[in-house]
Amino acid sequence: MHIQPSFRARPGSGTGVPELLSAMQPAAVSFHPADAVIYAPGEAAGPLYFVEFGCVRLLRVTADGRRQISAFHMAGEVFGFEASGVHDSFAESVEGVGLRRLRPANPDQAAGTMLQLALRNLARTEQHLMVLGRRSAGERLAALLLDLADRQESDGLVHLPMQRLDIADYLGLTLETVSRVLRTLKEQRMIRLRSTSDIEILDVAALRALCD
Amino acid sequence: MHIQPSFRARPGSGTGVPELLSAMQPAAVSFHPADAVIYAPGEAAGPLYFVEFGCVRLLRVTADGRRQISAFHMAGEVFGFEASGVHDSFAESVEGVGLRRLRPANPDQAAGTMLQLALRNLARTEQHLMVLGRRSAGERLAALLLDLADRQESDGLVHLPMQRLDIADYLGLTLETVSRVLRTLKEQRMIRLRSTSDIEILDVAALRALCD
DNA sequence: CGACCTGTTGATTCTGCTCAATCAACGTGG
DNA sequence: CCACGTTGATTGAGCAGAATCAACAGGTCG
Repeated sequence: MHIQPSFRARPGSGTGVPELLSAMQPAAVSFHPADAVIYAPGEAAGPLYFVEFGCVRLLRVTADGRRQISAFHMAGEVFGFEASGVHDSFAESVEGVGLRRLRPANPDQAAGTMLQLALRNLARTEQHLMVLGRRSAGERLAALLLDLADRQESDGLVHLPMQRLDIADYLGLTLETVSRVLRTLKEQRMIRLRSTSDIEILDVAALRALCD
Repeated sequence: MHIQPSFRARPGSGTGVPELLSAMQPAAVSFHPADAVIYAPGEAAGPLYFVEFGCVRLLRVTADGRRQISAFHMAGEVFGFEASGVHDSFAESVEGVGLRRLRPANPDQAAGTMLQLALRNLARTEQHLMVLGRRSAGERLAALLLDLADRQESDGLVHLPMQRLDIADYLGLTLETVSRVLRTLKEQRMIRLRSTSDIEILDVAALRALCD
């Protein structure tokens, strides 16, 4: 894993990402091994982060230890937005991850692209609210698998970079339930488990029917 | 209810709202009676909306009719952000509501303030993810009551502009559960129900302990 | 090999949902 | 003024889905 000097166009990440970066003084790629803390609540916010490769999780923890992952960010995406000057969440690497800090030279000039990126994250988060508030366990897993399939341009093969506990904490479930639901989806011939972290989607229509 | 020519400073709405408005060509106040649709999914997005008075709900509905309210917006707040050019949610009035359309003359110039407002909504939504994903029914109600108490500057008296079904669809519960939990909080002497829509907070510390 | 970590599976419990009845507040019309 | 219908809120009984507690399997690494 080493520094990649150019920005790669990423599938499924929408438009406008490459061009925005030139205006935002991207720093060199920094590497973070798995489960490293990139920032923590209370730390000063400011620079954004562009994911060069790997996967990052954003999460909050309650006083009694319950975790909620608000988002995973994959290659080509940008995170680190905060309304106040201080981070509210943890950002941690899921697997080894390469990041570029973005430090806009002229904040006013970059505000337009930052707004676009922030709105994309807002839309994703609002969508996730529906999943957590109104979806059954099976529907939640289906939504995650389709979302990942969409963000990777895999034809029918989805890679899960995160492990079961992270999936559970993202979907508001327990890891046991995640495991059981995956088995159920498998028994219904909707998916096939190549390995614990590689899932083959056998029936996209059926999965899509589960989440609308 | 009639047009109010000046912008009122609102408690709990944070900073920067009044000054932003002058840069955004606010239109005259339009009035919407209760349960009116302000915009619907599929409609072209563009202008933002400033809430002059009243309360608005943002919501999505699944194919089989399950509702999830992603946010309530009260006087002094701004909503209507969309990543694409098209709305994903319904915006509806909860009670009679007065709105001003904001149509930035120069989008680049307004991007900075729009970014601030969007980030505020993003932070709120991420916070709500934790509530829906990891909180019990009692904790969810406590969080809502404290949030409303904070946004109104009521000392101990919270007004609920929305009815039980809306509360339930915001918190990912059923209206029966909302009713039952309110009774439990009442029996525990944490709140008192002046009427169905006016709640007196008797023990802030206890409520706060429920949500951290 | 054995310790450890992750994931799977099973048995049981419990929180919140579903279905349903009741109640209070309100408006309308006889 | 009162009978009636409507709407929102409350309460109860039974149920279901997911959590909890617990055991076990497979892989990896020392």
